[in-house]
Amino acid sequence: MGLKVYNTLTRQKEDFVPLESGEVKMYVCGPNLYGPAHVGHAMSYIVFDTIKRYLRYRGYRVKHVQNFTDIEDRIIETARSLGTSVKELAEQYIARFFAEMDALNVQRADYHPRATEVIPKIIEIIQGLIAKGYAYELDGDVYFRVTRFPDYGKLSKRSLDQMEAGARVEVDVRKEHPMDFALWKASKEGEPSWDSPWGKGRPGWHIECSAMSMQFLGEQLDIHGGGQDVIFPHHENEIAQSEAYTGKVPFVKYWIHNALLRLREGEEKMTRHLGNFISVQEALQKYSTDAIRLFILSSHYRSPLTWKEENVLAAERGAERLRAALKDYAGPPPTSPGDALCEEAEAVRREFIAAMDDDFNTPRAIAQVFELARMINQARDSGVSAHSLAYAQSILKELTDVLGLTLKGLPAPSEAEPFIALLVEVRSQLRAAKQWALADRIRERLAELGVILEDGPEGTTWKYISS
RNA sequence: GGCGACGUAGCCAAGUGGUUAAGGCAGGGGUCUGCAAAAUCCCGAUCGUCGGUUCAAUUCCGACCGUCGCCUCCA
Repeated sequence: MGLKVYNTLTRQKEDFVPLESGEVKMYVCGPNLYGPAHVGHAMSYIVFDTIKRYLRYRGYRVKHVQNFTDIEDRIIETARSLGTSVKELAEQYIARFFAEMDALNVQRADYHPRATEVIPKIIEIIQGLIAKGYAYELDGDVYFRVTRFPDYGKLSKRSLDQMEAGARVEVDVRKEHPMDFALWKASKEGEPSWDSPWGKGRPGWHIECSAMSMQFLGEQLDIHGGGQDVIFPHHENEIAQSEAYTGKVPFVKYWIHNALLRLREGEEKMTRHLGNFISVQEALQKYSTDAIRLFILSSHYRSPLTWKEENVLAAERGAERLRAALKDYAGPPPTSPGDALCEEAEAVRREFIAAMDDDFNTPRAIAQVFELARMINQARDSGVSAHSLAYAQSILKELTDVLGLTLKGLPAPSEAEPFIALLVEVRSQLRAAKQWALADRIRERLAELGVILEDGPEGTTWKYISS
């Protein structure tokens, strides 16, 4: 039983066999830097982060590239309206993107190239396409000739005839075919531009991803990912350009696309230009990283998901339960205790792997994680050995790491800690003296400040929660 | 109009042609606790509607209803 992955290209789950044994080349479409990321973007990046973590957990060496689109119409417009430069705007959003992804515990890719870094590669590809008859120049623009690429439409499963029938785009009459797309755009006055054989201009959107993936990963990739909304035309066009240029098929062995997030039931997907989104920043202010990740991974990546406060809060409670199971965990023990709990925990691990092997079925994997948490708590209540408990906890930690959960509670403001400790100590003395009213008063008042006291047989412990 | 996906308990969400339809949250009851909290135990669904195939369907097929995605920038 090995890993199976659903491939958008074949619309089937396939055995995962990378081009080079043991090594995975993975490219995930990154953000367009005209604005801040929202939780829909976060969903995509969390999904692919989890896929990457799992591939590494299974022993693959993963080389991951994620681009930044730092030159594009909308960025130019936004920069102009803000009175800043395209470069400054991009820098600002790149810094913010990294900060937010770090906060979401999304591991950075091995390379984060920017479109503007690979202009020579882009020009080289376009020249190659023109030389082979796959592209043509038109007044300083260069277009891809879709009719020369018989496989055009193989990813999105549509033919050129169908597309013409439904096209609502204003057709540029100069183009040979309405579906021909821009590889290079002549720049207008005042726009950022690069010298090229066709005059001053800038790259079209689709070509940058082909260039960056080729430059950093080679001419063929194992995994290319993104949201389902970029299947057409973006990824379709990438296939056309790349395969036409290199002559190597397939450009990408496994295409993986996540379904989209929407803001409310019955509404369309979250999207920046409609304004119906929750920014990552906003989400991070209200919910923990673990809650956000657990919420997103609780649904399979190919099923659409609705952002609902009620359900994110439910994930917050779930995360809290997992944290409780990991309470007092001090690291993996050097040896396996080999008892019943240990066997059960290892069975959970096998089930977790089986779930993830089945096209990254995180909901099933999460169910296993909760099973293990319950076993641990149960064992602790019934007084199992510390050795055994630590072993089971080490497996819980191992599996939740794959999901990118931190399971760290919110730290209390450090300057408050000694005072909290003092209050807990005083309250313990009150309890010893059976001064219940006053002891309860302290507990209630601290709870209002976000400090939760829990009295146990070993004494009182406390934790800080976001209030 | 073309192509595609989905509809499972109060909310979210896995899954299977036939023994008990995962898991989380919420709710009810019990244990523990000075009281709580946490933890733990017990309790809930016949799977959108209507047909069909089958010894047997929630799971396959068809129709219908509803929702969503792509066909234009979009994670």
